[in-house]
Amino acid sequence: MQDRVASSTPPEPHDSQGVTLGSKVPLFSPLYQQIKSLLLTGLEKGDWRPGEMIPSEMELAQRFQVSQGTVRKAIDELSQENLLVRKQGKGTFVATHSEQGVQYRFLKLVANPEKPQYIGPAKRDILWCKLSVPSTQESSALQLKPDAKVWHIRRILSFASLPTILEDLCLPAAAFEGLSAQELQYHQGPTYALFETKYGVRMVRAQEQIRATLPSPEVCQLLSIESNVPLLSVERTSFTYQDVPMEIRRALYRTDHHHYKNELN
Amino acid sequence: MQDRVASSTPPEPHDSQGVTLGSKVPLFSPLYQQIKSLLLTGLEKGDWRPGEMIPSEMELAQRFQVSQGTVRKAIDELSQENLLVRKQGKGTFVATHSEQGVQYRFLKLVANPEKPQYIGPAKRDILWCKLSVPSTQESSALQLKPDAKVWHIRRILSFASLPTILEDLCLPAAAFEGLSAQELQYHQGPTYALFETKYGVRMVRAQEQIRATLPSPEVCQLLSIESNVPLLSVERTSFTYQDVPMEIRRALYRTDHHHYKNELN
DNA sequence: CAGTGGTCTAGACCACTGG
DNA sequence: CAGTGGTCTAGACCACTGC
Repeated sequence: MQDRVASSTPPEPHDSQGVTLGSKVPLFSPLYQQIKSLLLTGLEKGDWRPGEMIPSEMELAQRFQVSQGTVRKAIDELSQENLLVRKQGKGTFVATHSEQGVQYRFLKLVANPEKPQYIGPAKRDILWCKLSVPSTQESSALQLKPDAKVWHIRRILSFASLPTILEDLCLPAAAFEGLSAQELQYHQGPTYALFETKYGVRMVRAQEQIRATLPSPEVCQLLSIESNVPLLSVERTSFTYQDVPMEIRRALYRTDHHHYKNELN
Repeated sequence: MQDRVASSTPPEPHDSQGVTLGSKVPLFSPLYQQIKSLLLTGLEKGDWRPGEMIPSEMELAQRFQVSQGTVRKAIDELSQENLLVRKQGKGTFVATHSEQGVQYRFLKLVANPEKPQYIGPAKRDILWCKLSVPSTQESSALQLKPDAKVWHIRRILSFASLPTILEDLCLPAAAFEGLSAQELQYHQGPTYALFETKYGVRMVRAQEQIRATLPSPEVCQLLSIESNVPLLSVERTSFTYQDVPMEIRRALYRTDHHHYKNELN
């Protein structure tokens, strides 16, 4: 079998006879990986929008001239990475931050079992939303060009009318042209869903660094807490396709009525 | 195809003609799921010990009278759940907490980037290790019989000679007969590896609840910190096979030189 | 009913490991 | 070299969805 796939960044075809002389990097990639990156490219280009159905396995198999099983394996991996969602009998759909089973996919804060106050209907309060010059740390974390600007957004999330999260977002201005406090305040659903629909930015994965801190006087006032209430500091970097960082989010969580829940495997 | 698998808890065979009258529970399970639970049973019974190689896919296929692909899919899931580890050209092995790529599979605390002090060689100090009566909370979390006892263990972990973690373990005494502070102090490798080799208890997954707290006077002394140093409170429940809880671990982490690192997908 | 994803098979060949 | 897991195929049939 040849390289049946007209890949834009063509990996070595399946039947590579690449010399194996101490080269550590594999000179070939399996067919299903090639299919996977074609699908990824399509997702990135927006061939199929979040929530839409992608072509059936059979059709993709014909289009790429491979067997259904090979397409299947590619889709398997993509759906395991939460980029696609399979629905038996219906089709395979582009994952989205809206209308997804969990309301907030990246928010691991849940109410303590004692008081089962549902975390769902969070109240948002946008404190500011302004264009500014990134700090050097922000600039490097977001891999910005020297003169690029960023949005700085501060907001408070309240659960059961209790101010619980103070969040500072930092977004590359180039990708979020025309953002406003209005929009951030009044849009429906998760903020990541707004990013998808309005700005075409889909956050695919994220990583968080968690520490314990005490609030500054300013934070005390904003969250209506005493200065001796310890808070969870959660610094998140979110990534789009190709592992491009597109958001920094520094948050402080109250953990007297909630906790950060994590599953380990 | 019939139920080819002499399953101990036999699910409906593949070609179930079960009436589909509003029953929500699926009356059949795929063949590969049956294979998977057979393998799980074998792992639980100790047919293959941690680190050992299980039979090859071909042999299992013959043994269970299914195709290699079906065995493969079962093994795929088990290795994705970190119960098995595939090694191309060598075989498939029972996962273990020793000699696994990561030294501490469940410990998400890593050194801050500023000071790249490697977290590897942790010093352990066992403060106590005693048999006692569980609290009602512990008893219910570990699903203990009314009169069952537990081990209570307290220890301090130091990284780069800095006391960083104060940990209280709670283990069901029945499963860890003959445990001692000596053993906990002087064994090689992760404590979870000791549990595997000496007591045949393999922790398969865990969940953690994380909060921010301030140290009690006692904790201040134990960790040599001031009372205004906020700590991460990490409450972990670890599970063996069949989702049986086998450990409660309440820990306090210093987060001035380290942080809890989490990946979100 | 047609169309989708989900399971299963049998067989071929490839890549990696170790003796 | 033989033995292992990894990839790929072509075809069959099943289960679920919605018209």
